[in-house]
Amino acid sequence: MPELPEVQTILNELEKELKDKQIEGLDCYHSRTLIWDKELTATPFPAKIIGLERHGKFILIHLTNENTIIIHLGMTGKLVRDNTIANHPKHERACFRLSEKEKIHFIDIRTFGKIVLCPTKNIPAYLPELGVEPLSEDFNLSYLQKALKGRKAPIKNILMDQKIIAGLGNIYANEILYRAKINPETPASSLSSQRLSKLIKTTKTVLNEAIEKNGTSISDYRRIDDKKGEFQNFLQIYQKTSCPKGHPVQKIKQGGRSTYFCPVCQK
DNA sequence: AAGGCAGCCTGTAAGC
DNA sequence: TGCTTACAGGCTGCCT
Repeated sequence: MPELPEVQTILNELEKELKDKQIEGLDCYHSRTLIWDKELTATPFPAKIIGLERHGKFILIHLTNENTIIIHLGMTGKLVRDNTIANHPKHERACFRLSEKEKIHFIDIRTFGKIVLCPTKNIPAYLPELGVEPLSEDFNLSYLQKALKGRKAPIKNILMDQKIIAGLGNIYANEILYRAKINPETPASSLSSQRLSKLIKTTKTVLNEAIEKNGTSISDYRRIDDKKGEFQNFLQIYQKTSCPKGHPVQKIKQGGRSTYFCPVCQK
């Protein structure tokens, strides 16, 4: 499940892979995967890549002709370089053709992923309202206090709300709350400033560690060379039956998602 | 406004 | 053995 560290890993690798290369074309094999902006009357390809950025879990690839490719990997989407796997892999939904017959396949079992082609100026029409980037300096105590004011929802739900913090998903929300020793059911606005500061610090630590380990490969997430990340080996609570201190882990549902927590360590 | 939840989608695994 | 059911969750849209 690609969350911020996985998307950042892919972005870093795409940057290396696509630098100075030209995209010759995009083939699409699944009607709901590709969204083509109405103002885009002709194909934007061939085009060179002038820059990449990440907004939350969205990848933006800016092209020379003032067009942009927006990619969201959904649940099971991955971008994989051609020379590592078969020519038409199973569940291939689209394929970027590069110069010198190189390819980058977009493979997505559950088809929640999307690729948007649009003029750069139209990007906002395709991005939902996104909150602060958790690794930026803007993610600080005063921001979080303001954002949580009057919010009675459980802190776990708030961490996963992209309008408040952009990029966290279920796995990292679980890990962050365990390491910050906060019970996921705690009403968000009831947390003291000391605990919020701890939460912010822990969020940054966990995300940076996960990026360093190239993300978490629990099921489908893979790097651009189709290899796994390593952070799944460092998870302390997600899908565990006992916590690192040996206490039994509780599994509950919050917002339709699985929450794992330790009632002893997390108060 | 905030919050809860169904629905989308397919592979895997458990249950009968 | 083979069928049915539950589960995994990012996001949208609907309802209260």
